[in-house]
Amino acid sequence: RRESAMMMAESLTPVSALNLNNKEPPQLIIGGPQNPLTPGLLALTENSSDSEDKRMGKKKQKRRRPKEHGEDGEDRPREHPFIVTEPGEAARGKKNGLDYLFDLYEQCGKFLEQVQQLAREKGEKCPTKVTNQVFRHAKHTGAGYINKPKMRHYVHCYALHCLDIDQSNALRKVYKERGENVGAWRGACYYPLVAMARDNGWDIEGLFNRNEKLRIWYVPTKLRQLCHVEKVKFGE
Amino acid sequence: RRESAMMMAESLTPVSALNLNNKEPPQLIIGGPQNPLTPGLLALTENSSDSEDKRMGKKKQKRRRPKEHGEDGEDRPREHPFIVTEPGEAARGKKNGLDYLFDLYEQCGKFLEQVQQLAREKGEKCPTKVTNQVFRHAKHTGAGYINKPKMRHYVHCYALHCLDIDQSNALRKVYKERGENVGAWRGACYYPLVAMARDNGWDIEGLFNRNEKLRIWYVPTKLRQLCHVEKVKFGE
DNA sequence: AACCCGGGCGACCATCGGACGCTGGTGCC
DNA sequence: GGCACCAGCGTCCGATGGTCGCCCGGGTT
Repeated sequence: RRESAMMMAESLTPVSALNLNNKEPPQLIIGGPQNPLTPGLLALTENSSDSEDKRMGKKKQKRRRPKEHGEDGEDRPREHPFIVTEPGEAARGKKNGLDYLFDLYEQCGKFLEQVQQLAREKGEKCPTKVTNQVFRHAKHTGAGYINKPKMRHYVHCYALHCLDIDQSNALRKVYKERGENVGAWRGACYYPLVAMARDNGWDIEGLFNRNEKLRIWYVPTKLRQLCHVEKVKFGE
Repeated sequence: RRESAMMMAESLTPVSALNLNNKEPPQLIIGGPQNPLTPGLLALTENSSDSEDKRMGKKKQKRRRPKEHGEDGEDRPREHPFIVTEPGEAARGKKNGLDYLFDLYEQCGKFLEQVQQLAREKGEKCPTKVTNQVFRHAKHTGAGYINKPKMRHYVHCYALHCLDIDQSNALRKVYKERGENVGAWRGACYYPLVAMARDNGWDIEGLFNRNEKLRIWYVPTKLRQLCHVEKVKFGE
């Protein structure tokens, strides 16, 4: 029975590491923690910053120089943070909504097409994905509000939006009503995707590539890893 | 009329820059120089080492440290140079034949498959091309005679072998009989490929990707550039 | 034995994909 | 106004794709 893929997500074993800033109601969060986590998955946590220097050969990054203020050129004020909004809903206050977030991905697609066109004209290597070059092009073309870390951060959210708009919309609605922050919503987006991957023989790469809009985005490491642990846990 | 693609190659405007160590008989070399070269193409020459620091932002490489001899581990003697051989012909003397060269490409394909299998089992990113990782794997698995610069150097020769075995064989035969060195044969391999690209709407990338064996190899920069100048010169 | 041609491949480089964690905007009290 | 939260994104990093040119093997004289 396949009425709501969201339902299916519940049959997955979620990983609490995903539940950043662990708020309480574990039962009700879609795809939220219900089982004890797979130990190996702790290392999966992106941005965890928890235990001491995690993996061998991965030293901590250096402290950044504090941005000598007023140095020279016109430093853009940072974008307003995202909040969880329902489809069509405008964000209140100094916030951006999720429709805007997804539109950024569409814009990147347009920028990629421009870069591809230019590459073809000049007989250069033609990128099939959104690469550094595309982000650079976007910035130089005036879309200074687009940047790599941000876009990469929410790729899987956009993936859900592309692959199952109904489920994506429903998830937004639930998280908005519950007053969850963006981080929580973002974390929840993983589970429906893992369920979809399972229904596709655990081939997320293929899931991405088969979708017109998604094809141009790299599969996020964490999503691939999540699919892998689920697959190992339950066999194919 | 399409009897011998080699014939078609003659209608292309060849680039003398390709004709490394310019020997004489321009008329008879398949795809050899007949017209004055396109000026812009001089910059195309791979390994040209001619004029002063060519492009901005591309500084000359540093001099290599002279390999402190007898440092430690078992330095492999370098492979015997390739000579132009006909299909099935064994190389005489301390040389390797072209059948062996092409076999190296097949071996790399096998190594790629092993790397892909391992990646899939570990849930890691799965390469579709012969990457550094594949060369590393080959080396560690005992195929120390495989290395990146060599394989990349002859990719287009292997491409011709894959895409038109008859023409490839014929070219080998001609160059062997004429006593040409490997460099000359290698240079000549470009032209039939450019002709094929033309017949495919100048899409070499697609030409590579459509072929089972070739798909895993990056299109060499020089080949892409050659196709580009030809296309611009004669319009699509 | 001496020479020199030519090509194998070690090593270099710009740039890439990827990620961390500081900074400061923002809403709440 | 002050504070605490949290997420935007500047910046770093190991590894990649790509190539140059040094060094020396090898045939010739």
